[in-house]
Amino acid sequence: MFQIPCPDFSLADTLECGQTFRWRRLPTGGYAGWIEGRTVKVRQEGSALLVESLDSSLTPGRVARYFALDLNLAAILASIDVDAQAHDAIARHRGLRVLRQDPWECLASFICSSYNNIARIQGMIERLCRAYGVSVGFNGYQGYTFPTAEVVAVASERELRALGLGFRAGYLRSTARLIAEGRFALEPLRGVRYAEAKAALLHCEGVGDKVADCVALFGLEQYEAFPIDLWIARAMRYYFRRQKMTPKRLHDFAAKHFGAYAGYAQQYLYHYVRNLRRGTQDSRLKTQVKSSVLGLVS
DNA sequence: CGCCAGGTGCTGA
DNA sequence: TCAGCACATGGC
Repeated sequence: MFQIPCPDFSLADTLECGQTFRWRRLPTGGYAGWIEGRTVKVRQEGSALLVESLDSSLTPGRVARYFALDLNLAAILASIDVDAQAHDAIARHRGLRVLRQDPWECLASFICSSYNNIARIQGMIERLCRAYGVSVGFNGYQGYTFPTAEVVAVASERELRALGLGFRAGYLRSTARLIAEGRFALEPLRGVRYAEAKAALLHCEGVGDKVADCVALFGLEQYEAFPIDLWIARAMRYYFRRQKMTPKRLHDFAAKHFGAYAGYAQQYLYHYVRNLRRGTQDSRLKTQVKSSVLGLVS
């Protein structure tokens, strides 16, 4: 057990904003999950992060890196605090940080995310880990590591479908083989320009615009990436009340409007609009707030 | 019990 | 370039 300083940080917003699928909230208020393949429990006490792991190789430095605590969040948020909606999102979820996740786990997870809901994505990934990962026990918590691309690559599509992956089974298998056979490498994409990283990701089957941006942002430190899903498209109606906007035009706008950390803006907006429904008790007010933000009220 | 979900690939204009 | 469509599934 050790603790590290975490100024300007919200563990709950960071782990529950939909960027990661393998953390579970504990009755104690903390979370159990994984960092760089090590199982771990974390809990926030003010501006300190309490970390519990049996694996001594999980150093404070690795944990701080995973949670991106080295980045100057105040500066990032100042750069994207450029309109009223972004301002509200930041005010509501301040401390949310974009994690530095393992790019392969990120890629596989978001291939599974297409045309799907978060609850089921979590279940699918859990079954994938149970079937192909390595069992690890720790202090009353037991789980399975995320399987390597090499292991997933040798699974049959039928076996993957049996885990409930549906039509994504073929995509995942195809992409796993690409990596396992050395025809595609993720790690080098961390150091190249955003456009180049995205173009490379698009060669994977099951990876389109949205998934490529998620992997670039959550796994490759490409903070310009701006994943556009259904919820963000709704949020963007705030800027374009009635115009028809293609995803390409939304991307161009986001890049110009939010700048180098557009990905942070995306994540704050995504978390913000999704939580508007549970934000207030009064359902009438709730509907008003939601409609207003989504640009549905004339 | 219908509706919906962090979309993608394919086809045809 | 872009609209239209099929694709599997289970949580809510």
